[in-house]
Order: sequence, then C-alpha cells, then structure tokens
Amino acid sequence: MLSSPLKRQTLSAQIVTLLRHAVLTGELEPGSQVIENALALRLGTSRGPLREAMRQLIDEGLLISVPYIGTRVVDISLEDVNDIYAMRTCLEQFAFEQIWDRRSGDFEQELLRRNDILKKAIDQGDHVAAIEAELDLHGLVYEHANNRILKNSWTGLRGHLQMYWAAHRRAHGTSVPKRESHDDYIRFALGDSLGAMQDNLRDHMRLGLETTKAFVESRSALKEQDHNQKPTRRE
Amino acid sequence: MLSSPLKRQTLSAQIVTLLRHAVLTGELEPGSQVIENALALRLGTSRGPLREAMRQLIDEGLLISVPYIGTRVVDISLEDVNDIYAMRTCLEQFAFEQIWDRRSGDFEQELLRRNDILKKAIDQGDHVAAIEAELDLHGLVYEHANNRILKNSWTGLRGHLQMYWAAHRRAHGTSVPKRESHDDYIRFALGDSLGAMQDNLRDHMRLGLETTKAFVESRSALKEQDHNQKPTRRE
DNA sequence: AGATTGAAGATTGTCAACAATATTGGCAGT
DNA sequence: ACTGCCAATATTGTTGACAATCTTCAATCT
Repeated sequence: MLSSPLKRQTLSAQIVTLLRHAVLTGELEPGSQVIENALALRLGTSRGPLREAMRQLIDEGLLISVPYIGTRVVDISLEDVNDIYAMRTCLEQFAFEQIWDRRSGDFEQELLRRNDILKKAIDQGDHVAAIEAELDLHGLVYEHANNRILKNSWTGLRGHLQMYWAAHRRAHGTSVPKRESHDDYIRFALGDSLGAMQDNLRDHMRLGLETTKAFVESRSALKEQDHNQKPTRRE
Repeated sequence: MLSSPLKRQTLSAQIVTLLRHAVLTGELEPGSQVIENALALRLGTSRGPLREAMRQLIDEGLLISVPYIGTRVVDISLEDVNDIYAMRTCLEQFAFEQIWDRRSGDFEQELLRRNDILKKAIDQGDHVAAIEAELDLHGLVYEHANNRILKNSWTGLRGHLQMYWAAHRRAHGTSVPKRESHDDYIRFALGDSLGAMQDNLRDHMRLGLETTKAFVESRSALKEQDHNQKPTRRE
C-alpha cells in the first residue's frame, strides 16, 4: 500500500508527508478529530507508523493531542496569528540582515523567478498555488541565510500560515484577499538600504497581519453556526 | 517501573522528560547511539512508548535518526554554535522589544531573584546549577513576552545550549568559564533605553559565543583521541 | 594478498492483540 | 422531568512477536 515500488523511505516517513499535506491543504479540517483506527485503515497500514507520524506533526504544532482523549487538527486563534506575524517579522528581518552584504546574482535571479510564479498564480486565479508561491517567495531569504535553526523556525511558521490560509480559502469559497503589494517586496529585497528594507518589511507584515486577522474573525464567527449542526462526539 | 503511583501522565510522556533530562545533562553522551531494546529494557517498558518519546526528542533536535541505521544523541558543530547564538541574539532582542514598555515590578523582582540564584551557584562552584540558573535568567524575558511560538523557539535553543555546556563540563572536569558579566545583563535589562539594551545584549552574546566556541574546539580535539579507543559498532 | 559473497547477528520498522481510559446512553431513584 | 450511577462502547496507550534492513566477519575466488 502507499508506494510499494521505490520503497526507500520508511512507512512512517511517507505517512508524515502525506498527513502533513492533508493538514496543510485543509483536507483534514482544522479542529477535526483524527482517529487512529479509521485513518490507519484508510491508509492501509497499522496504527504504529501512523502514531509515529502523528507524533511528529504534533511536535510541528499541526496536531494537538490530549492523552486518552484524542488528537485534533490544530485550529487557529487570534493570539496565534499575532504571535506568528510578530515572530515572522523578527526572523525575516534577521534573515535579511544575515544575507544583506553577500546577496548574489543568484539570489536576485531566484527572487525574481519566484515572484513571477506568484504573479502568474494570482493572474490565473489559482489560489492554492498562490499561497505556496508567496510562501516560497518569502522563504528564499531563509534558505540563503544558511542557518539551520532559522530555517527550521521558518518551516514551522510557514506551515501554520499555509494551513490557515487554506482554511480561509475553503471557508470563503475561493477568494484569498488579493494583495497588491507583491512587487513591493521584491523592490525592498533588492534595494540598497538594509534599514529601509526592514522598515518596509515591517509595514508589509503589518498589512499581512491585518488581512489574516480579518479572516480569522470571519471564520470563527462562521464556525459558531457550524457547531450546532455537527456536534463531535468528544469534548 | 518509573512512577506507578500518581500515574496521571502517559508512559511516553514520562519517558520524554526522563530522556530529555538524560540528554541535556550529558548522561547520554553526545554522539553516542541510543539502542531501543537496551534502553527499553533498562527503563522497564516496551519499545513502543520509548520510540514515541525518542521521536519527540528527534523533533526537538536532541536526537538524530537514520532509518534502519540507528539514532544518536546529537553532537555539536561549530556551525551550530554560530547559528544558535545568532538566533538567540535576534530572539532575545525581539523579546525585550515586546516587553519593554510594559515591564512590571514583577519582572524586575523576578529578574533580580534569578540573578541571585545564579550568583549563588557560581560562588558555590556548582556548575550544573550555574548553567541552569543562567539559562533561567535569560529565559525570563521570553516568558514575559507572552508569545507561545517565541517561547517554544527559546526552549529549543535553551536545550541545545544546556546540552553543550554540560558536555563541556564533563570534558573539562569541572570548570565552566566564569563569566564576570552577569550583573551587566541585569543592568541592561533594567535600564532606560531599549536601544542601549539591545546593543549591550549583542555584545554580551558575542562574548558568550566566543567562550562557547573555544570550548567546542578543545572538545572536538579531545574527541579525536577518544575515537580510536572505543569504536562504535556502526557507521 | 585483496576483493567478493553470503550467512549470522544486531537493530530498527511494522503489526495485531490486549489493557487502560474516556464517553455515551439508559436506568433507577427522587 | 431531573440527577446520579453503571454498563456498553469507542478510542487511545502498551506490549510482545515478527519482518525488513544493516553490519560484521569469515569463507571463497581471482
């Protein structure tokens, strides 16, 4: 089951990527319970590897587990959004600080390439791709900063953002608020002054925070209604 | 086996704290292999819960696992030290930024209390306690910053530092380099200017980095010798 | 002698059954 | 009706056995 040819990875590793994808895309809805037996059955494996995979996602902050009660897909809170954006601003400023003096042509070229991908996705109205593209665009500076720990932190933050935005997309049908400031980011990142970059980045983030916040509020309001219709078994 | 009375925690959770402690204090030496069967036997449990616990430590960056090969206690590298200190400086500056305008009497009082503990530990030559105390001192600002994600990041960094310094202590017998600048930190943190605080903090960290780097170099030199005496079975 | 192969042992990965715990729903008593 | 208790069920936690993989090391071949 799963991929029997090319079985270079261990089973739990495969499940990790599979599960993570399901959570990040919203296939497993935020707040919903993940039942080991059912999921293991659906994947065609036993609970052991699945539990390991789930444990990893728990540590990544994508699932939440309470002993003997159950584990659920993590759900957004306003506090979290604030925390994430504050951290993100801090880390991204730091990352730019690290690479600023040794920005290469490679960096510039790759930045432009990713921006093109983002613009294309937006123009085509492909919101899933747009989310990924935007995160990839911002991710470049972390990759170039050459700091393993920083990169890990970004991966964690990135996951949460991706997940929340995916939830947004589902809740609101299709539309992710179209931000007009994408090219701005490029301009900052390729400019001359580090200080200006950081200031602009801060504003850029503030805007993103506002957008995301608005989403969270509307979504949690929407969930109030839901709750009466389909009460879950536990909690 | 472990704690049978007061069994409110699940077994794997207990093992996690137990194992983490063992790794952080150096009871499980950096670079050494962790064999599931042996350890499970020693703990009086089966491999299941132990594997889950190990998985969590892997995600915390304290263990490293290669499928079908084994998992080892993570070992420091010079790059890691650089990365950690750079991140730490960034995050701690950020944390101070977050709390600066709402520093309370509580904060000041607790900071002084923890500094007293640190000084006492140093005076008594209790190096283990001194390490913990120093990390606790610096940890206060993260706790007050009231940002869950930031706090998690600090926990990760803190773990690595604690581990490395514990390894230092073991390799060099007793002495952790006595830093004379502890009171400085207090003075910065309770001062008036955020900018000055951040500048001073940066210097403070630079000093810490130098100290730690020196240790790492001497230790890896020392390990060269070791390696011939006790070759491990694998790799 | 050096390289190759293949069996034996060690270690990790996976599985299915069992135990512990929490939730649900009905039943008795008020 | 309402409340508290008890059995039934669902779900997670734990265990021991088995399978897959890697390492070692000796036997064989060139």
